[in-house]
Parts: sequence; structure tokens; C-alpha cells
Amino acid sequence: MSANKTPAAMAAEAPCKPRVRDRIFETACDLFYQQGIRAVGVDTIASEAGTNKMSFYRSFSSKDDLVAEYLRQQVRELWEWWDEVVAKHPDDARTQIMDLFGAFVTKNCDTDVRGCALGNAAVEIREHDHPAHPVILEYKSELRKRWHSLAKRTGARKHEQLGDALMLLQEGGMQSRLVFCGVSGPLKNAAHAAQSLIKAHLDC
Amino acid sequence: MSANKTPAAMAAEAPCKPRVRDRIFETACDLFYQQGIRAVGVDTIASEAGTNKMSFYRSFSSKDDLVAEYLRQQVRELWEWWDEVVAKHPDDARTQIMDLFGAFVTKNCDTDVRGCALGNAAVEIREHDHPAHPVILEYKSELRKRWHSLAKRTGARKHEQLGDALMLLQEGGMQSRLVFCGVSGPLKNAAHAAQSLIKAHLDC
DNA sequence: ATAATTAGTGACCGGTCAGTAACATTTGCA
DNA sequence: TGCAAATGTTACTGACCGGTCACTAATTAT
Repeated sequence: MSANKTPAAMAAEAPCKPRVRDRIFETACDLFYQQGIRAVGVDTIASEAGTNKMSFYRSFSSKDDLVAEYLRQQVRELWEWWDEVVAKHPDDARTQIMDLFGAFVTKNCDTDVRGCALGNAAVEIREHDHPAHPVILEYKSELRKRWHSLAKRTGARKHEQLGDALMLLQEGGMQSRLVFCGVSGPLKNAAHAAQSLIKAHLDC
Repeated sequence: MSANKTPAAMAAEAPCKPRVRDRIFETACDLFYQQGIRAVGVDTIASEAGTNKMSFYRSFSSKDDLVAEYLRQQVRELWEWWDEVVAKHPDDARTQIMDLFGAFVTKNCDTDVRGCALGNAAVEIREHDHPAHPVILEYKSELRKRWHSLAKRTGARKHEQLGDALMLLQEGGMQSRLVFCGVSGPLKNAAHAAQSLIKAHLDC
């Protein structure tokens, strides 16, 4: 291995990814989310992506690292979704919250939704030295911060209470999706609950 | 195998359990809850219980069956706890709810709490033919029924909305315990949130 | 004391896990 | 065309998985 890499080698590992890596990654994300992290082996991922284990290890240093990257991707998509919803009414925190819950319930109607990828990972991965651990922790902390900030901007006096309550509703809604199909579960009343909570914190 | 069992054989498999089985079961419950179901093998369970795999399989037909039994035990303990809390004010649904949330938050202060055993199992076990699957489903359904019933007895008009909202708070609180330590997470405001929701559904 | 039950031991089965080595093939580019 | 990088193939390691075997030692009841 020379210190100065050839142009081709640089192109290969830099932004321009081949396509095998992408296929593997996409497949892995699907399988991890649908069947769980521990339930899916690298052999399964590779063959499901139309390749083999060797190509897998040419793109990823280990399964644990892939898991961490899977979760980072989920985080990216989640914030992207959040920012999109919130951007519609930049100056109206109350509407932003209700829009979030509306979009949240809608999104979770799909039958192939299996709760929160990060929350599920927290259940499956208990080892503190796992590369995915900080990703999960950082996500949930940021999520809480956002709920707090949103609650504060509604003008609620006890905004921390309100923020936590809203977060609990969301987390509970995701969790319930693993046993109740579609919107048949308590999730369907999440928006109403959020509405009630906001009202309760703004009146009186 | 004769149809008429000897007295000793009957005593062995009937209520009077030896003690190895109990040790194994107790150990398994602890390990499953603390480290996760898929993360714990039968070898680990057996040796941690001070015995070996063969003794394990003399008491349990398979790991999956043990898992189902573990969850059934959790369900028993959970309802026992619930009934105990609720029994204090049999005719005051509103107080019952607040007592449930109070006890719920208190119980989840312990550092070794790892969320809801049933909820966690739902994340780890996605196979519909797993013996634990019906246990999880039945528990969550019964839980929702109880919240609905409790909400109805408060006199709330939209009692189904209220019941679902309370359930979401509880589920969210459990889920959050896997990433936030002690009561540092949003769980600590679960009781306040429940209070606000009840008020909102009873006033106006 | 003796016979039946219960518990412990260690080896083993087939299968799967994550991860690697060596080599063959295809592809893209100049 | 020719070279190099990207990908495919096969076989392998060592550890662990759930589960079973044959056999021995300790209990226990009669």
C-alpha cells in the first residue's frame, strides 16, 4: 500500500461509490428494519443483494459498522422528514407540532412499518461499546431537544413537561406499531392526544 | 411409557417442582430481560444457573418455549402489580389512573430497568409462528382494553381517545428507559401528562 | 438397603455465525 | 488492446447456536 493512491483508487473510495456497496447497503437497511438486526446475517444480506460475503467485506469492515451506518442513515432520513414537515409553518410552533403528528400518523399507516429503527436497535443492542450505541443515544437526545424547543415556542409555561409528553406520545406510537397493525392501535389517537396536551398547557 | 404414572413421577411433574427448574427459569428471566432474548443462549442460562445444558432440556422442551414461559411470567407479574395499585381506590377511576402512573414512574426509577419485557420481545421476535407471539399480542390487547375501561369509568366522553393516549404515554415511557437512565428521560413527566390529559377530557 | 428418580458430565451433532485467503472473472477506462 | 480496479467464487477458520447422546453420581422414598 503506497501512501499516494492512484487516481482510480481515490475515485473508488471517495464520494463516487461503485454500485455493489449501495446494493448491499440498501438491502441491509431493508432487512435490518423488517426482520431485526440480530436476526439478519451478513450471508443473507450479501446473497439477498445478489452478491456474496466477500464483496460485503470489501465494502464494510464489519457487521457492527454496517449496523451503525444503517442507523445513521435512518437518522438522516428521519430529520429530513422532520425538517420538511416543520418548514411549512416556520413561525407557528403549535401548527408545526400538529403537522408533525399528522404526518407521523399518516406515515405509520403503512403495513410494512415496524416501529422506530433507532428504538428497535436500542432493544437489540445493549452492549455499550457497540458502534451503534452512540448513534442511538445521540438521536434520542436530539429528538428530545427538538420537542422541548417546539414546546417552548408554543409559549407554554411548563414547556419541558409539554415537550416530554409529546415525545412520549410519539415513542409510544412507534412502539405500538410492532403489535398493532396499521392504525388499528392506540397510535391513531396520538394526534388527538397531542392536541389536548397543547390546549391544556396553553389555556388556564 | 405407561399411561398410569408412578406416584413419584406424578409428583415430579405436578405443582411440586424440583428446584433445578426454578433456578434455571429465574436465571433465564433475568438474563432475557437484562441482555435480550436473542443475546442469551441456553448454554449461558444453564451455566449461570449453576447447572448444565442437559438439565435445561430435562425441564424445558426448547428455548422458544422457555421464552414464551418467561413472557407469561412477566405478564403475571405485571397484572399483579396493576391489580394491587388499582385495588386501593376501587371506585375512583381517576385516582386509579394517577396511582398507576405514580407507581409506574417510581418502579421505573431503578437503574436495572430495561423497558417493557413484552415490548422488547416484540422487537426481537418477528416470526409469527413463535410460541411467544400470541403471548405478546394478547398482553398488549388486554392492556389497551384496561386503559379504555379505566378511561370510560372517569366519565370522559371520548374515553377511547383518552385510554389510547394514556397507553401511549406508558408505552413511550417504557421505551425511553432503554436510552435514558433512571428518570432523567421524558418518563419523569409521564404523570403530569396523564394529569393534563384527564383534565382536558373531563373539563369543557 | 435398595431401587427409582433427579441431577451432573462431557462429548457430540448439524447448522450458522462473522470474518478471511487465494484465485478467477468481469468491467471500465485510456 | 491492454491494464487495473471491481466483482465473483470457493473453500476455509474458529466460535457459537440449539439440541441430543450415553453414562455417572447424588438424592430420595420405601
